[in-house]
Amino acid sequence: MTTARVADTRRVKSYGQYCPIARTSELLSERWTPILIRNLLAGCGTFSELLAGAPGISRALLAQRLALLERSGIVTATRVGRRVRAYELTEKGRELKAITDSMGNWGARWLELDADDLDPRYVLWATSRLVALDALPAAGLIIRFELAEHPTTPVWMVLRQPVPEICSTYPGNEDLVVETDAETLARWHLRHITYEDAAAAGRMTIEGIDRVRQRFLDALRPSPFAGVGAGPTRFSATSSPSTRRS
Amino acid sequence: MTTARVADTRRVKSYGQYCPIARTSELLSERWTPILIRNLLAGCGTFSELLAGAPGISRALLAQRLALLERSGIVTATRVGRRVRAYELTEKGRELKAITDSMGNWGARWLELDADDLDPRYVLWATSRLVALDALPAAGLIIRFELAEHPTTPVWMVLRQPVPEICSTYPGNEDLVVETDAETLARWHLRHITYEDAAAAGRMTIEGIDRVRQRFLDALRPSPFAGVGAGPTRFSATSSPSTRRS
DNA sequence: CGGTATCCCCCGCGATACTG
DNA sequence: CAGTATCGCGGGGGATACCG
Repeated sequence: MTTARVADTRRVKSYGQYCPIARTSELLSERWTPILIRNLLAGCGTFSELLAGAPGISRALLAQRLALLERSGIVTATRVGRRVRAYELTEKGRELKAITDSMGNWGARWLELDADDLDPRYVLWATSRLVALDALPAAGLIIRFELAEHPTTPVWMVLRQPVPEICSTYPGNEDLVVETDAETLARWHLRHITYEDAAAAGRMTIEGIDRVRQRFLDALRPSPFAGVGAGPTRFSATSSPSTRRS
Repeated sequence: MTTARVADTRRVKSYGQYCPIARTSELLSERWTPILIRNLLAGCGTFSELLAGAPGISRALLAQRLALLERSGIVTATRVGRRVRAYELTEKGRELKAITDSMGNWGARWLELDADDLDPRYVLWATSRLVALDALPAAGLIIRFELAEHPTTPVWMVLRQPVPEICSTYPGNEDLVVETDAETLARWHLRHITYEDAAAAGRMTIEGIDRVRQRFLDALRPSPFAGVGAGPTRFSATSSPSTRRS
């Protein structure tokens, strides 16, 4: 009774195999779960952060997955005062890092980068997450991104403690303007290319005060799996975003 | 044209994320794929072997998965003469072992053994796969298994080169008769319990010539993930199979 | 902000039958 | 044996609206 728990005690269809690989894969095979684990390991702690780091997931499904992870003892949800929650991995959850690490290394070594994998929303989010905020000016940094994928709709990245954010409305004075495309950003993170090569190829420009730009470039760390595979230095697309002028 | 490839160029719904963890998880999230990878790593080489090692998968789906793995460069299918195929992992496929290993270790360390995970078909198959065939008498061994789950239908295990097999029809002279249940076998493989403890608890009996039984016990290796977690030595079920007499 | 509640579509996959 | 072909359903999950 008492607002009967309708659904949600559902478990993914079991393989019926006691093998630890089989049982673990049941957990990690659920859609979005590996993404959420990765983001929790990367320090995401609130519902909103997890939502932003998994573009395309619905609120309903995110809540459902978090409930499952909590029931599984992988995550703890702490109610701070009233309503505000923070999610944190348990030891059981943190030890999943060995799995995501091996998956990342294998993927970086063996998988090609497909056009389907370049959702600009995620690329921008990942970019913001790769910035060492404490290596920036104390006031933070506001950067306008203009991606070739969306020529008409710029996006702003607000790099400020405690958590960077992406927004589509002008948030205030811009320190830098970056013009590029999703593939270039991704390959930059993965260290398939350097900023200099991308700039020389006309695939990325960063406008702003030289010192500020340098500060940003210095603060942007590579992806944890950068340099694992010998990624191609050639681009797959043919058009250059630099042919477009804003 | 030419018997148009109807379906099958389907790719699992992408996350749209260039992150290597995300891309790898797309591959390994497909149902049965981790199971097949595990069995290929364990030396399964033919369609039939893979079918037997994944009880519940349909022929159609197995063929589809193998085609996908072949297209992905994880497996090579060699046509020997006409029609007979053998599957083998490529280097790309073999390197997936780091992932399945970490999954197995985590699962053994952190997951409870659920009743849903004790499909007798898989437990028996796994048992046969854990036997070092070259540690047996040259003629091999035939063992009848009587599991508490199926009191009326015995199953025979034919332990013989090149590949052990499970069959439900009398295959010839039995060397041993094992009476137990699926959970006991699973926990035995995982080294949650010893044979002696299981026997003392009345959960497992092996009838036959002493020397032959000892030969079998010596040839049965533990699961690769045995002893990782401190699994419980207590059983979950309450009834003992030894109360039943054949 | 941090979730629920509902609806409904789609397709993954299990079942079954057929083939060379 | 080693697959193909076809059908039908179940439910996972995306979309949308609502709530405290």
